[in-house]
Amino acid sequence: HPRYTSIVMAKQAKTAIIPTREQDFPEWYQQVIKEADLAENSETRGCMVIKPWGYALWENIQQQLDQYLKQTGHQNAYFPLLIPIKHFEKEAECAEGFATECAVVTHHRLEAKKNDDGTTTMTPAGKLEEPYVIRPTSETIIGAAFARWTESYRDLPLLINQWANVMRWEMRTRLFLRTAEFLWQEGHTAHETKEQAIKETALIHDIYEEFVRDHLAIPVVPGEKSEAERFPGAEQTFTIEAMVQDKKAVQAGTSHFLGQNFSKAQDISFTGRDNTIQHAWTTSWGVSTRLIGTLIMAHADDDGLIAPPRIAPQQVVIVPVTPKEDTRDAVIAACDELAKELRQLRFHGELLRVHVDKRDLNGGTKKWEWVKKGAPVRIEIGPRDLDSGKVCLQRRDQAPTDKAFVAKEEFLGDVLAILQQIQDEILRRATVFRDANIEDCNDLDAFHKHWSASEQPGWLVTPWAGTREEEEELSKTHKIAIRCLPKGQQDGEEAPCVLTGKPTKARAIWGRSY
RNA sequence: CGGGGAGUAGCUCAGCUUGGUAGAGCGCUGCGUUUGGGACGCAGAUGUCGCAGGUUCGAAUCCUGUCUCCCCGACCA
Repeated sequence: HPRYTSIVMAKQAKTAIIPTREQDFPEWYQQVIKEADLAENSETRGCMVIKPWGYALWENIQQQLDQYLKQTGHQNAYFPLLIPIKHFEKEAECAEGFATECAVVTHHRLEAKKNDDGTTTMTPAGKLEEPYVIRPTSETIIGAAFARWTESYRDLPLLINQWANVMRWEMRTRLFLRTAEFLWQEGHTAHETKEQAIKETALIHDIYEEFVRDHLAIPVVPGEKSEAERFPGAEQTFTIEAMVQDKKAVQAGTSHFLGQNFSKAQDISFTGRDNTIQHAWTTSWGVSTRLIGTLIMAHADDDGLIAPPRIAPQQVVIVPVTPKEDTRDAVIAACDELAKELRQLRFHGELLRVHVDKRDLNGGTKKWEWVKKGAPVRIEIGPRDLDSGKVCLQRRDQAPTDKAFVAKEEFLGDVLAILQQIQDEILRRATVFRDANIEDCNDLDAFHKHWSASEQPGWLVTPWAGTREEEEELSKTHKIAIRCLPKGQQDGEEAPCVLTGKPTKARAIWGRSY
């Protein structure tokens, strides 16, 4: 990046990503995505092309989270992309929440017109009697199906998940973090009792927290959203909030208790045990490709992405070093042999993902590509190693210059432990960072002062008993929001609310967000 | 919708004020030297200068119209 080159030169610093996080965080984020070859902007406004290395991250997230959902009794299903507009008229609150960002399909045909200059103009034709909305979320159409499927309490619970794309016509987009079209899973469940639905919401909230922590190595703060930040139509929204390296918050997943609001609007009713007609209690919950954006912002450094081993597209990348033609075949054979042995090992139950990079490129070029892509373990094997029986081991949680020559057999014995060490280490770093940037605040002056700091401020935990209006006023003033009312901190010691002074046992976490 | 900016090679952009054969860097292809910290030399390929009109002997350059994109706001459950 020409703007930053001179700065870097002056400092004698050499980083793979220019600018660095410190110089320009948003630009750094975009460069990491580009250099790691994760995704690019497409010609379709606000939409991205997810490239193989980025899509593999999503596939691994998908596959691993899917296990959690299936093991807790959920089943996958698929519903249409296009939703009849009448569904949006039934459930006013949720529909209004999304109304301003809905893409609408109004025609079902194109008419070709030949122009004089030989070109063709396509015009929409065949206007639909009733337009379709491209799903911004599927509550309405899944609710309609639930209404058909639910007759007796014996039909409940319905525990449905779908992996799908949705579209929200956002004003401003950012790769992975907010795109007009994105991939996600959306769970929708219906239950006989309120207690069961609340339990489901909490179960998913816990699964999200555990999954993101143990698989993506991102420590989150779980909690409940305040009224102002709640999903429209929900009675309660639970969230996991991640802190990324510029100390902003990312809402990484949400689980909603919808009460009977949706079931009443859509008539999801059943005959109960007491032979009366009742409305079901419903939930919905989701995580999206935003997790990948969160992952980048949480873990990547000035040399590019650091992929947590559990979801890394390739966990071990082997780079043959072939300076001489006469040893080339032997070196490549040794690399293939090592890859073959590694691929028989299992990391968290999955066969190891191992790649041998045989491209005819400069060794340094290849090495730095894999650094930027964040492959957890890099192995170099050259002619010298053939004789010594060693391999050159490099880890993405260590400096790119760090290397260790270890016996091949030793490496084969240690590789699973090394991958787990890397997984643990990046979680540890992210946890230290998060905890260093959350502080308690009981004083209103200090609270105001905190948000006007020149450096991006971290999060504040305050006693809170304010109203929705009071929260929104504070939010507007400082461009902040209550990220959540953190779990396990809502029934603590009584303290005066930071704004109103009213005694409260509840705490709120405040921060700036993406 | 308000304010600002930009459309020229795959990418980033110069050239436009003052009209005269279409340019650079990176990337790409080939050959050679290289390869364990991001290589180098030589040779080569690549364009409807967003689109449509106009002025002119001649337009990337001047004029008019039009489309698109980007940035700052508003928006983002």
